[in-house]
Amino acid sequence: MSRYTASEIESKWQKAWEEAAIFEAKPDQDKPKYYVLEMFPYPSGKLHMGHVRNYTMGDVIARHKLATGHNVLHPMGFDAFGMPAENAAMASGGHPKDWTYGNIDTMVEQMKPLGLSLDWSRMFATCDEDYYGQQQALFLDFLEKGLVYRKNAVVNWDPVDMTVLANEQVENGRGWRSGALVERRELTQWFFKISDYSEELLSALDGLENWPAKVRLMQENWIGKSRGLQFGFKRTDGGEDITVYTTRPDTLMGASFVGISPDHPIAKQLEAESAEVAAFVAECRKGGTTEEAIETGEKLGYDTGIRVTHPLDPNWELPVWIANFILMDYGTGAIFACPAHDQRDFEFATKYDLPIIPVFEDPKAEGPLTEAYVPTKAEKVRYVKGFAGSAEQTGEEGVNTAVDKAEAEGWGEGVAKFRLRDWGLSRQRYWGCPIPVVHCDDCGVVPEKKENLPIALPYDEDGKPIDFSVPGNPLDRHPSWRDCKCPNCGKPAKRETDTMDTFVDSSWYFARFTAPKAETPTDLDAAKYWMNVDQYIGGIEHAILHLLYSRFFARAMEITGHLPEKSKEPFDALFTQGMVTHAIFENAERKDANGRTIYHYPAEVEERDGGTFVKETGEKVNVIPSAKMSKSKNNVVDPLAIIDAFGADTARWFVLSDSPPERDVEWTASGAEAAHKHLSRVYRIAAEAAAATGDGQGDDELLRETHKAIRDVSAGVESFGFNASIAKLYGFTNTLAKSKAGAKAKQEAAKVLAQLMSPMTPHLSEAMWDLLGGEGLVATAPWPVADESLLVEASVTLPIQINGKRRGEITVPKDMDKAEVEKLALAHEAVVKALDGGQPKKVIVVPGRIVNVVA
RNA sequence: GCCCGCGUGGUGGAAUGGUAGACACAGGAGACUUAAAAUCUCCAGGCCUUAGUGCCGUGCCGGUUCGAGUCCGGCCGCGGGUACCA
Repeated sequence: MSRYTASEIESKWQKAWEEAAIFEAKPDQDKPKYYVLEMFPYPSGKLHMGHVRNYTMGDVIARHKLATGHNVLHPMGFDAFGMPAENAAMASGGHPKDWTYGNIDTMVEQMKPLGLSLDWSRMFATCDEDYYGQQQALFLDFLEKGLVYRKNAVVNWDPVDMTVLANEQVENGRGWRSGALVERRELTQWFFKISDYSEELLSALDGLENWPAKVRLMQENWIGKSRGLQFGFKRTDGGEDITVYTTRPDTLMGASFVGISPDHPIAKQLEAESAEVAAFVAECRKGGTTEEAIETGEKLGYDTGIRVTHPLDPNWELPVWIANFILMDYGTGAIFACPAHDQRDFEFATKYDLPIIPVFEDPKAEGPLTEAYVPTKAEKVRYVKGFAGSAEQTGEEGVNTAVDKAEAEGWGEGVAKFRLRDWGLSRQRYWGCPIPVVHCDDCGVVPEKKENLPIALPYDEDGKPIDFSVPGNPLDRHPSWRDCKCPNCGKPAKRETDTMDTFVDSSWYFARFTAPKAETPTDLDAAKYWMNVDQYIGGIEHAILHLLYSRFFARAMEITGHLPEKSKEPFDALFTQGMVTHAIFENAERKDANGRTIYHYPAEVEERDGGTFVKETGEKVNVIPSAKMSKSKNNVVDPLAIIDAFGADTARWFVLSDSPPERDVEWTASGAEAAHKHLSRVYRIAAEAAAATGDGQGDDELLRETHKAIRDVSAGVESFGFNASIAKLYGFTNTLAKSKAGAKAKQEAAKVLAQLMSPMTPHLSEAMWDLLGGEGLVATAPWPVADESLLVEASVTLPIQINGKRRGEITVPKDMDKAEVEKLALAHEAVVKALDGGQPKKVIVVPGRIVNVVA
């Protein structure tokens, strides 16, 4: 009998699929279309287990849909712009383009053996001139519709390297290469007007029923709609009013001071006038630009000397402070602080000795405040300085009362604000899509003409490869690329040297897949046929930015005529898989030459003497469990080793089994071998069934078990319960192995087993199908349907509980009525004993489930 | 800091508010074999000098319920996001 040899089977059937071209997607009006998409990878050059898990899940869906009669689009590409390529060029020479395309070749080579049902003919990379040229065309169309504009924004600035840093390049407030303290600096940059769509992006979330609730909630919080009061504080020096926005106007009588952002116009004016203010503002601008850095950094304040009057009491003066934790981007960049009811204001007031005036009290509590009292808006509190007398109100009611009063008296108005800021897309980098505009001394900022697209990245500089060892953006110092003619007046002009955020690249690739070679960004007919993405699969780490930006882009593309109306929400269903995690191994004894932590690969370390050590040097290693697999942390497991040893089906089976798809999975090497053993066993069982002859017993029972397996495995596949499907397949395999049924019955059951396994282990299933005389390819054979009449059970076993604890069980006919079941239960030995002749207080009978006797 | 998620045996995990630990990994015992590998069968949450089907048990504390891993409140721990990583 032939043995299971994965390498032979897998190459044989991959070739068969390719020859039959069954995964090439062509529009077909006679079949329902199904577009399944996994988030495309960054071409790091190394396929890791997270990729394998992600693509295998998508492949299970795609293959199941193919078998259930759908016309499936299942494409793959690469999110190929971005900093790692430039970092690599800086670290070890070479060119980002060569590095990236080399990695893409490597990754395609690593992916092909997995046997994914991908339409490779549609593959592209976002760094293809063809792709980013179309992206430039989109940019120009957006510009024309007013969806793009320029304004100032802050970036992380490294004063030693004289370059902009990404947040990840800022470590503890210092530049990762230079070690210099990072500053916030303002540059003029391009922005997408995503904030115009705040309300729509928020309300449309309700329609995304097949998205995880947690992703919708995360986006809702991110968009951050709030209702509040906007009003002006009058300056005692006669200057222009300071407009503030507050979500808690009910605390206005507890106001202690007015705070403005260091980037507020008043602060900027003072900065120009006073060296002291300039020094303070400069201090505020030290540190990174991330929300986290600003929130967790030390709270700093500076009393400007400006005084304002309280809107409800002209004799009440409040000081105006510049505070480093106030963001210019949110609200009006100015607040009033009520330290009694805001923890941050409380700390600030305590530090700078400002008054703390309670507005309301906890109806249940007493004593002076030692920290801010911050009840939720739904909680009832007793107002002592509110707007509705001393009534007990919820915060919500208090806010409404305050807004009503302000509007009635005409000194303020209720407004809605959003946390969502416009999307800054400018990056001061080389390896990205050039922003297709020209700066002309006479005409200003001029869009490139579409016929001049693509504005391609220059590969050389004066005939030599671009030098990435010099700090700064190579495009900035590339005269022959930078110098151009104004598309408007024809005079000498200069190109924009900023490139686009890589999130732009990934915000429309799903649309490009529907017509990857079109000479416009999309082909509307193809988009109408294939869109929307029926099932999108990717990591939860993309829950906010990528998915929100794509939703915005789909709307912008609809407005500019590149997508149909129905594609405003481009992803009908979303599934967020968990991450594949793995322990990190940190060298505990030394750092690298730049003082940074050294991370070791799993293969480089060993466990001994109760510790973990580097094999070669014997250095001690700190083990940090369950961290996201990340290239920079060197905790990436190589799936190719498993494929080499056991074959792709084993790797696929293994990543789907055990862990539920939405949960993180900690990678451990053990288990892959066991998966392989199981697949070998399945192959052997199929081979035995194929060779079997004669009659047996229990054909009907095997048939019933087969149909149960069809029902349960199908349900698992349809609901992303792949681990549940696999558990059922184990069970069904055991049943088949032990069955005494006749040859014909066993062969039919084994064929069903091959079909049910085919989305997960497609090669093995083809081999089994072939062995058992199945017609054609199992990949295209119609998916089996469970016969309901075979699934009905005649009797059911009910547990009997006494006071909620299991004390026995009874087996009764499935349809026995409740009274009859109760009678039987009360006659049960354990119940009789427990009642000891008395009457039960209560008997609960849940048909088909349980009986609980309360004694 | 803020937002989101997760926490069940030695391990991965199962369980529409209804028998906690399905299915598997690692482990143990046995069968087959000259032997090994492979394969097959069985055992397996913890506790106890009472081995009962007894008590305890789903991160911790409390609540709702006839009944809570599941729902609610409060903690603790871990992970993700935090707008220039992708």
